[in-house]
Amino acid sequence: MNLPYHHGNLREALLARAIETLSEEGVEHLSLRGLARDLKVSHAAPLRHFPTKTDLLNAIAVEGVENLVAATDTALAHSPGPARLRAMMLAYIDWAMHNAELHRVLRNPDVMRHASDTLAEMLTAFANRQKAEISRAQEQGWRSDEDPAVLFLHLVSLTAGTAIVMTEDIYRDPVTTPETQDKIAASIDLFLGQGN
Amino acid sequence: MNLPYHHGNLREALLARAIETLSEEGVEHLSLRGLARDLKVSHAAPLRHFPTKTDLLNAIAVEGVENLVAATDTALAHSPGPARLRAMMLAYIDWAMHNAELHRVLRNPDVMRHASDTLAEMLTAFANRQKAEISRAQEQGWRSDEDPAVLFLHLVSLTAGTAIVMTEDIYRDPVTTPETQDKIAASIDLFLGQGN
DNA sequence: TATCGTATGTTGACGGTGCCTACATTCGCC
DNA sequence: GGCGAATGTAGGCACCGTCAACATACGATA
Repeated sequence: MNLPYHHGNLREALLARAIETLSEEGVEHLSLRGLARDLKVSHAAPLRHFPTKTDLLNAIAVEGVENLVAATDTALAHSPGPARLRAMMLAYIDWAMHNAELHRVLRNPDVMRHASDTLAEMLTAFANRQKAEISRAQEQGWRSDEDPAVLFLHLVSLTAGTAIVMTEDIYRDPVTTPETQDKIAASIDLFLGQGN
Repeated sequence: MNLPYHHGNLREALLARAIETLSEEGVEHLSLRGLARDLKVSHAAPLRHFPTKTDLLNAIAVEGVENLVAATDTALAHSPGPARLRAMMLAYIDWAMHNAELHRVLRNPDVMRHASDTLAEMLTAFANRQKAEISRAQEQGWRSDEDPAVLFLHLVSLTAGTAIVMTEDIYRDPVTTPETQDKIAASIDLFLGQGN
């Protein structure tokens, strides 16, 4: 049983294996040659699909955002009016905590420096969605006298910040208690539960 | 004019040049051999002072935290009672925006994975300081019925989150307006200006 | 069905990296 | 003044990303 000259769907296999490796060893130990080795393919084969390591990370980022958007979708689909903002924020945090390495790739400076148009568009679409939910909530009386731009900055900072605090070691509280999820929800409610 | 065999204070020179390079080109383009080249020293000389690249990043992180603590000190020194929390949070954000690459090094997973005791102690000391300020504010009536742990999580998430949102490209708002500083302060006040 | 351009994969090379070992020089202390 | 420890050098190893030259397979077109 010798391998065929052509892999068949090397691009997808690379992406899948890359995401796998990512969550096992982190982005620092991700290498094109290592992936090639894993997939029993020559060391330069990946370059046919991702001319540059940054291109691979970019494609991973696209999958990550798709994933995040999907999580947001289902969270919003099951949430009635007043709870939508909370559901959206908790969905982000939950996704980021379960996909910490993907979230890290999104924040990788090199990725955004050479971001594809697709990725950039997905990100602004996601931001617009958050803004839409904010204005919807404001129309229903929540913090209706507040500057929407300030609310947007606050919401993004708080969600991303909470996700990062929960996944990056520097912020890890030495006295971590078991009821972390409750604390997260309570923290979010400090923002959501008032000002209407 | 031939160079002396011994550099004299290579360790300090390495740290200084590393931090310089860091803010110019980012952590991805920082290399021990590159530093050695810059300082006209053999490629393996840096290893005498930092046996591993991670050790160098660790030392940089220590300098970064010292820097951050100093910024917090002066901010708190000039702030009367009620404004202390605000001053502390804005000092963090301001420092992080002016030292984005240092802030990134702090968040580097490898750095914390092999953090020196010194670094770990500095970080918990800093966290304890934030907690002390929170309880001081609570004693003076601010959100006095709230769980201190929740307030701490919220404060850290919001400050770190805002700093990251302002410095990482993924979060960069396509419709950025000039009055960013005002928005930051207003966002912080959404947390601080209520609940007492 | 034969052909030919293109997509995909292979091989080998180049310069870069972190890190190791063996050796050289200088410093500081007895 | 001498000697051990601290510091620097030289060379090499294995890995990395990337490039160029070459090989094979696929798919459309004649």
